[in-house]
Amino acid sequence: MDIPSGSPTKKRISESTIHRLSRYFRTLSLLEKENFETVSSKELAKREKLTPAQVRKDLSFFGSFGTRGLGYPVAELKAKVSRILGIDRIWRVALIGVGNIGSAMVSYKEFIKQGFHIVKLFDNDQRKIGSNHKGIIVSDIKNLRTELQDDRIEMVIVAVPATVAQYIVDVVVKAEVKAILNFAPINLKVPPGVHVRNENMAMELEYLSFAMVNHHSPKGIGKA
Amino acid sequence: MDIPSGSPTKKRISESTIHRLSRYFRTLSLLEKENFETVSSKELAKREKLTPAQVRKDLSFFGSFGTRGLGYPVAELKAKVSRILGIDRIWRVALIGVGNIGSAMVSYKEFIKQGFHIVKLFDNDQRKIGSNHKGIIVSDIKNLRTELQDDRIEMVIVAVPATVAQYIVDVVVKAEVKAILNFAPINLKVPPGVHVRNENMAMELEYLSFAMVNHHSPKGIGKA
DNA sequence: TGTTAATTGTGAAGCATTTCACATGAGTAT
DNA sequence: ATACTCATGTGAAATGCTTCACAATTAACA
Ligand SMILES: NC(=O)c1ccc[n+]([C@@H]2O[C@H](COP(=O)([O-])OP(=O)(O)OC[C@H]3O[C@@H](n4cnc5c(N)ncnc54)[C@H](O)[C@@H]3O)[C@@H](O)[C@H]2O)c1
Ligand SMILES: NC(=O)c1ccc[n+]([C@@H]2O[C@H](COP(=O)([O-])OP(=O)(O)OC[C@H]3O[C@@H](n4cnc5c(N)ncnc54)[C@H](O)[C@@H]3O)[C@@H](O)[C@H]2O)c1
Repeated sequence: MDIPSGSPTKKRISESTIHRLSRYFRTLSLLEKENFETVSSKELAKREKLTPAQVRKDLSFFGSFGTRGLGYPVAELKAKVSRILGIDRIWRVALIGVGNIGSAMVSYKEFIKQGFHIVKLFDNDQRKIGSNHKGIIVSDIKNLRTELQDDRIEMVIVAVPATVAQYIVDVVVKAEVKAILNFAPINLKVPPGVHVRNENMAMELEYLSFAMVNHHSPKGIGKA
Repeated sequence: MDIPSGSPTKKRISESTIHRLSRYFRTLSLLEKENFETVSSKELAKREKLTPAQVRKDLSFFGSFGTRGLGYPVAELKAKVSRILGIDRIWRVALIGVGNIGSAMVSYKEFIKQGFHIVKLFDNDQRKIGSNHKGIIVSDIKNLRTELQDDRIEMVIVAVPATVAQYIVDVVVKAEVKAILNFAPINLKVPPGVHVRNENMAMELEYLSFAMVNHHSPKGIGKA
């Protein structure tokens, strides 16, 4: 009935499962707004273009959240998923490189709703240092290490040119930050225990390009 | 020796393989700059943190590009990979929604180097329509369908608010565009044959969050 | 309170992807 | 020419992920 909380399920959870949990979370938020009390794996699957079995299996890695014959309680499941993802808390995030991408990220209000609080900005451009972006003063990159530590930053977003990204990340690692979202198109080297996710838009365009030249069309589309 | 071009290899190529091809391409460009003539699967694997077998298997789906005992000719392989990905040509791209993210994308010079030419911008904001972004005049969204067709646009980048993204995409689909890079955090509905890739930064932050709370650390990292 | 309808949770089966391991072939040196 | 080395290309094994199928369980209702 209860999951022994002392020894959390030590199965290896796949990257795909985690990504799907993110999607369930988004859909559950929507369902909540639409005043659904419960939702079945079937409905959830339909909205996410998955199979009901996939939904149930994903959730089952973390516990039994549903009621047979009824489905899952929306609000409760949403809370559980947010707990699993670790977004039931506030994360202190710093953004490094207040350029095109960096500015876009700071302006984005959805992150804060999900608990990602960008509380520091860094740049090396004298014209940017000291300026105010959405209420945050841009710090000098020179003080990166000390300020990351003093402000207990837990995650950083790296939006600097590729040429300096590794150098910046080395400092970030020294400041004991363990999570990095990287926009620079390079393979960052970090010690074990430091998590890196890459956001690579060129790669997605290339995927589209591949799909097009292979006209991967699931069923004939071409006109006669 | 030659691949029968009449019946292209009809194996299903996995998404991961395509993404790795993108990475090989980037690394091969680098190797070319470093004046490497040839590269072994071992070296390529080392740079990408993969196994040599993985590299060879990926490439083998498309042909035999290497020389036993020697490795792969860098320049030639790069050309082959770019051919496979379909980036040995120019893609005409339109960007819809010249806001924070949209502006960042237009300013990014690397896309053009890879053959992705952003040649049209659309917005519905009167202050933006008619303005000049990197040499491109922002068009009125009202003319989306006709201008996409008249300008023979092949891909679009959707960077509008989530609330209007589906509506915009419906028009894009009517204009016979078959590839969409979407930044709005929603599940777009498109007919078969239209390719959609989602760029979802919140999802990557959530992945980092999950990794942190599960301190997935491969080997003990914590201090004593 | 018993019967029916619905939907979960989960082993096992079915696929897909990755890794292994080695025969094969190309280049090199003698 | 012949032997030797090196690294590819690829079936086969191993691993991982998704789907199936059904027993178990609950809600609803007669
Ligand atoms: N703009 C895009 O659409 C896009 C797309 C894909 C990838 N990227 C990648 O994202 C990164 C940022 O791109 P961008 O377009 O925002 O570039 P940008 O030049 O607009 O911004 C980079 C910022 O980093 C700052 N910077 C440079 N060196 C620094 C240093 N040593 N320390 C601290 N700050 C420093 C610059 O002052 C600038 O503000 C790049 O690596 C780029 O390749 C950008
Ligand atoms: N900024 C970020 O860091 C970020 C991060 C993740 C996701 N996103 C997503 O990317 C999208 C764009 O975000 P943004 O921050 O650039 O928003 P933004 O508000 O800065 O830009 C949106 C642009 O779309 C235009 N627009 C609105 N309605 C339109 C319509 N009907 N037709 C044409 N244009 C229209 C607006 O005028 C504006 O220029 C959103 O869906 C957002 O959720 C943004």
